[in-house]
Amino acid sequence: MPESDYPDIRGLHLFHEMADEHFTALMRGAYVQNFPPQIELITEGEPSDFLHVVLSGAVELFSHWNGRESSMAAVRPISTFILAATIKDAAYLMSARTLEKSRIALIPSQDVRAVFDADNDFARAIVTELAQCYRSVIKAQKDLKLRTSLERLANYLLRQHKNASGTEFDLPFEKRRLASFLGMTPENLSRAFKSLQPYGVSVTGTRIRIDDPTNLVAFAKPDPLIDDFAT
Amino acid sequence: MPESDYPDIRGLHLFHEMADEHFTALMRGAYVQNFPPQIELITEGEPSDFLHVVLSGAVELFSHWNGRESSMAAVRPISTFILAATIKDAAYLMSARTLEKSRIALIPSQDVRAVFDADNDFARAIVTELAQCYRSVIKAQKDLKLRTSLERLANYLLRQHKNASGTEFDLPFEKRRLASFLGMTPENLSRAFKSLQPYGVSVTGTRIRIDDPTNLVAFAKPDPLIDDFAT
DNA sequence: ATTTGGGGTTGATCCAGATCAAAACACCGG
DNA sequence: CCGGTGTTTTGATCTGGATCAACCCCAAAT
Repeated sequence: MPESDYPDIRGLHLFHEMADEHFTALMRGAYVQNFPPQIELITEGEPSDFLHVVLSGAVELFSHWNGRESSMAAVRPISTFILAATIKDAAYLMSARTLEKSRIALIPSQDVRAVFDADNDFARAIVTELAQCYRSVIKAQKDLKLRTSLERLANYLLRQHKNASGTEFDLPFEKRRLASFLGMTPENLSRAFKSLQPYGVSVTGTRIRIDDPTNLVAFAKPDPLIDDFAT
Repeated sequence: MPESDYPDIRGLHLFHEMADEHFTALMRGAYVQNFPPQIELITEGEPSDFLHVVLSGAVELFSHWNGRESSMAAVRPISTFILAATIKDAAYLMSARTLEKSRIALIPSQDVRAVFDADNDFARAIVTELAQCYRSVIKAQKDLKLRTSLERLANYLLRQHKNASGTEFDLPFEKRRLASFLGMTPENLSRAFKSLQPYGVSVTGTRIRIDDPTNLVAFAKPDPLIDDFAT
């Protein structure tokens, strides 16, 4: 792995506090690869050989059951995925594929576990990271169980809108994936966008404009305990 | 807190490996209380003052949004809940209430965080625990997104059946809660039980009998990546 | 320029599951 | 034993969202 990639990874909370020697030990065993879009990086059920770090591009986590498929989450730079499987030395619960051309660092799980045993700061960072992940999934589950698909879309748009800080923004991926991510069909998503027009949402291709957020907020009723990523 | 309760808590993976002095420090600050059924122990949105340990009885975790309520999980002895909020020093994402008369240990979150900083074995145990919790929620989410309510019920019954190791078992709580837990209405749950009769499921009050598991398995298609608690 | 294929939209229909209403039942406390 | 309260069940109806099918659009390939 080229040393030029070290700083990006070192910059992650997860790797920021650990001892230098441990970090370089991890990096020595790791390697970086460029993947084209639509490549399946890992498959659910397989043993977790590597901790993955998305350096650029984007990765989708998804799952299968009985012939059905569902998008679970999207991972954007710079962050890791399947940390829990790596730590527990257990099988992946989700598959992952690149959404775009992506640069990804692969750190052998064995090494991660070894350093986890040796480096207390790293162990602590993992706690923080896992707690964050856990709470994110709980929020996603509340979103799913307490809201209709229209409400989920409205809140999703508000979350994106907040990050974008402007009146317009682009959807970060195809609508069909967004649909699966939100737990609905593409057809239904299309209709849902139309249903949000009266609340000032206009859609042109992948570009979204929210004229009057207060109007949409009144409908969506966003809740920090579901929609705030930070808390 | 009476010393007679120490062993139960010490027996948990979470507290098993930590130094004696740290354990007793935690216990000194903790206290144990008996609660009647239907008491709201914590409310979502509040700061996490205590790590809770269910010593006996049962606790339901649930959430609200926009006037709706949903059961998220049930906690049975001996285990902890809201560990993530305690560690992150963040607000609870879920509320908790006793389902039955319950004996619960309350450990000040501040103490937990202090010991977390001081005791590396404790920090490691927390990692394992959080990874476990994270993976459980992911499984629950797959269950929700990939299965119909009937399939969720069928798989739930098979999971309970497995634990019970007999042809019959009792539902661990009221049907209305089970319904909410499975993401359906009580009426629908009642009908769902009937729909499973052809697969050898009979219900008498809270008692469930599964005549021929293979029959039900063929319908439910349980998957270790969703239904195995251990993995 | 034409074909080809994949996303996206639209309309028609269908179905799972919610809602509403009422009856049956269980579990109390007096 | 009786009324009272809450849960479960049943039936009727409604609706959110899925499915099916056709069509549009655009981009890449020939």
